[in-house]
Amino acid sequence: MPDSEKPTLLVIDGHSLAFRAFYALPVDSFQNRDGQHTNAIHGFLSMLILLLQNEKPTHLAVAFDISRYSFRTREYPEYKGTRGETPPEFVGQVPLLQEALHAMGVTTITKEDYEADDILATLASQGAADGFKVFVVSGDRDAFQMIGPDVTVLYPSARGVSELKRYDRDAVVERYGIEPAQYPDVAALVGETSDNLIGVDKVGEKTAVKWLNQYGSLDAILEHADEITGVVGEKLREQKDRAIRNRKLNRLVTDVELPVRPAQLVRQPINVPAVREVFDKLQFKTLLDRVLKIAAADQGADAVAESAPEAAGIPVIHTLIDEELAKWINTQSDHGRKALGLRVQTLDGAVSGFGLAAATETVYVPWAADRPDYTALEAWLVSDSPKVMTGAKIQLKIARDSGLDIGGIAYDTMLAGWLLRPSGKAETLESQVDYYLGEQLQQSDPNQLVPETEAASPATEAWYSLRLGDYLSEKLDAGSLSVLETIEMPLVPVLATMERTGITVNRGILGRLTADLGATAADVAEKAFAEIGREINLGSPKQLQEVLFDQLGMPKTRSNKTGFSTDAASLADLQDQNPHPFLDLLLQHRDATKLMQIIASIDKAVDQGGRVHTTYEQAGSATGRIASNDPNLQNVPVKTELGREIRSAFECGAGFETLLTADYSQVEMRIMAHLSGDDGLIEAFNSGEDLHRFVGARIFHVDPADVTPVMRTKVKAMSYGLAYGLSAFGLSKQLRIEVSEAKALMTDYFSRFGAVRDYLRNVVEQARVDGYTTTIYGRRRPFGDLTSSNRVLRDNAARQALNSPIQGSAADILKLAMIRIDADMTERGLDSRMLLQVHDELVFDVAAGELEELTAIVRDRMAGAADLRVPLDVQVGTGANWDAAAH
DNA sequence: AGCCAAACGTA
DNA sequence: CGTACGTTTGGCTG
Repeated sequence: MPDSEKPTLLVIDGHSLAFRAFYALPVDSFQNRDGQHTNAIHGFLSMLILLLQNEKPTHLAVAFDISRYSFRTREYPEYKGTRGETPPEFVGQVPLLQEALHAMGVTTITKEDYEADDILATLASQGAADGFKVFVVSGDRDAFQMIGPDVTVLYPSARGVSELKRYDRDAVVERYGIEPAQYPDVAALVGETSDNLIGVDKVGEKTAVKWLNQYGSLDAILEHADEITGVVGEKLREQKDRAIRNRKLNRLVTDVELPVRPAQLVRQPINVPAVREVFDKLQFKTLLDRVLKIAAADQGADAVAESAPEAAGIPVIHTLIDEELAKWINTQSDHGRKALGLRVQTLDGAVSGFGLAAATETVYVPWAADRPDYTALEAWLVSDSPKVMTGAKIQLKIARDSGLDIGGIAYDTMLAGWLLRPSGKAETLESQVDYYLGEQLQQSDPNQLVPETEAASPATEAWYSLRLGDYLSEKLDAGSLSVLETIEMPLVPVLATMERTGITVNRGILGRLTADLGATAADVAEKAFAEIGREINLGSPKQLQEVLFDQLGMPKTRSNKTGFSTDAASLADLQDQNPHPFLDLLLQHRDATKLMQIIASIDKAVDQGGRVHTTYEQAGSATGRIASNDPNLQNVPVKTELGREIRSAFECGAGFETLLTADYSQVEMRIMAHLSGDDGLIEAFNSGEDLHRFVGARIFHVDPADVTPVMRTKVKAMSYGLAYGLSAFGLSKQLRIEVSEAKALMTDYFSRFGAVRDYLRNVVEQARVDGYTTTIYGRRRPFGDLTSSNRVLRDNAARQALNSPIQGSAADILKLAMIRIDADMTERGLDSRMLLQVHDELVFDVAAGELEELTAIVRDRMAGAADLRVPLDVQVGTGANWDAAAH
């Protein structure tokens, strides 16, 4: 029978793969509402779903170990003895996994006294004999001994369980230089640490393989042990018992008595209601969708086998130029009305080609500058004709670097995916294809000089973007979709322009600062060493702990994972309780080195034109904020005098008149006033009185004029803390006052501004019901832990839920302002440019003669970005550098 | 080389 | 026992 007609048997080592998945996926990211960890289950099922789709097995089973003990541990009690306690987070995942497998109609097999690998070996051997094509999935290399003409082993890569490497006979020969049947001989000689099997000293894989190729088998090697010279030979003769023992233990049993034969393992139908129930309990929404898709496909295959539509395979890629390409674009985009997928291919930071995709056809267009063949393509690119991309900003930047602009970027699946799941790292095209579509996008592996698999064409990538766009649009609720269309998409080209523009940095100033700070740091360090009588690394918390708590016998501070904290707050506490000159010197040293660090990170990013270009991570935060990196220009110091000197190195560009900064004052408090509808707070913002003075007057029952600086400080700390879910304890700590006083302060605040308390309570309550929070514009952030049985998790989630609508709405508002300012500037043909965004602040290069007009635009657009129950106050300042432009 | 934890800069 | 980020360093692990 030809292979293609043989039934396919897939057998999996349940424990070993679940364990691999456990270590491959972050345990904290996978917890259901009961606090049960689910990462191993998720990883395993995700792998299984891929296998079902890719290998299409007709027969299937998962084998589990029944306990840590087997006939092997009876013979050799130390076997697998190095394995420590099972991690507590893994406990409980296996029974749940088995439950999920049963719902999916998957047979599980266990056998007293044997390991799962023995069951696999038995099934593989029987399967091959019974005319199956067999795939064995195992995380144990001993499985290689099963490999034969009809048996292939799928072995997880270091990266995780979703990537399985196929080991057939040729792959083993290529990787190890021996036949699969010889593999256990190698393992016996070398030993296996994870099984606590010690090999022959001095014998590694290279030596073992060499011997096997010379003598053929372990037995033959031992027979000829006398011929082997040198230290290795001696060791072999001395320790041959180890090898013999190891070989005995790693020989898999191929005749375990099992209750089933391979033919009985035919795949059972997926029990959809049971799957829904289990997956709901596990909170696996996306995996559920993928399983349901398989269930539907299975059913469809049975019901309409003869008329089944062709599987949604990757379309053939056309390579078109000139008129043909123009015609294709016109037809497929319906004369620019219909969205096409687009992917910019790059090579060494320049455009090297484009992938274009419609639903069933794709095109690849190689591109080189100064080739006039592609006018139709370039016209389409720059036009408003809608395009669906994944990670559009970086592609847009590179296109612009190559002299091409891209218009009509209508949909970015990376941003859509982020709006759907705003936590965690930003998604890539590859991860989205895997996660949402359950397929694998071939990527070139930069670590391999000769890639095993060829990377997908930009045309195929564009096609995936298009498909992802369809998929995600259906998944997104109306609010998120509106945020995508009205905020995030229009912002893409604005951010791209800002990044490409950069900001001028005066390296001379940075150099002088670093020199000064370096001298200070060295001086302070020397004095600090004199105080403690020895030299340590002041940057090492570990060594500091020794000095502070052992050598100097200071009282213990707040504890952390490595012992006791040495952070600035703890050191300040110590200085109070146990004054010592070393503490102050240490803090000064920290200050100086931290500033040097920040300067260095900025300085090394200055380009040849004297400008620094940050990269904005648009899909980087859980709340909707933009993050800045490489270098981070959103944490440039400002609070101390020395810090502001760093800011003064950021200057207005050559040929520009001045820098302009514009920031919102107290946006988050204003948003809280708006969202809570608190009359008192609204009045505070409408009165024109200083906010904290106004609030202080209400709380302390005095005239605004009689609010003392101390009172104002307390009020200010509390007001800001409220939006973060601050507790009385936290407030007392920050203000260094009694908890009782902090509590009283909060009680007084809420008695005057009760609607704020009601609002904050309500946000969390609503989030508990809905499972997510919402900003003014409809941006969502999901929360799972609000109902966790773990108090720490639950309280953390509550504070995040409380803060998210406030921080997120503020982010939305500034983003809208940026879009409108940019549009106004373009419309009026201004040469001034937007340079930086720092959460509630924007920085501009002002072109000659444009100050007045730009100021008006910025004020108008920022203040008018949202229509709240309180006005938005915008502060504007100008100056030759960022520090001078502050107000 | 790659990862984590600690520390600390900003809004 | 206050939210949201990014970067650097030390120290451990493979």
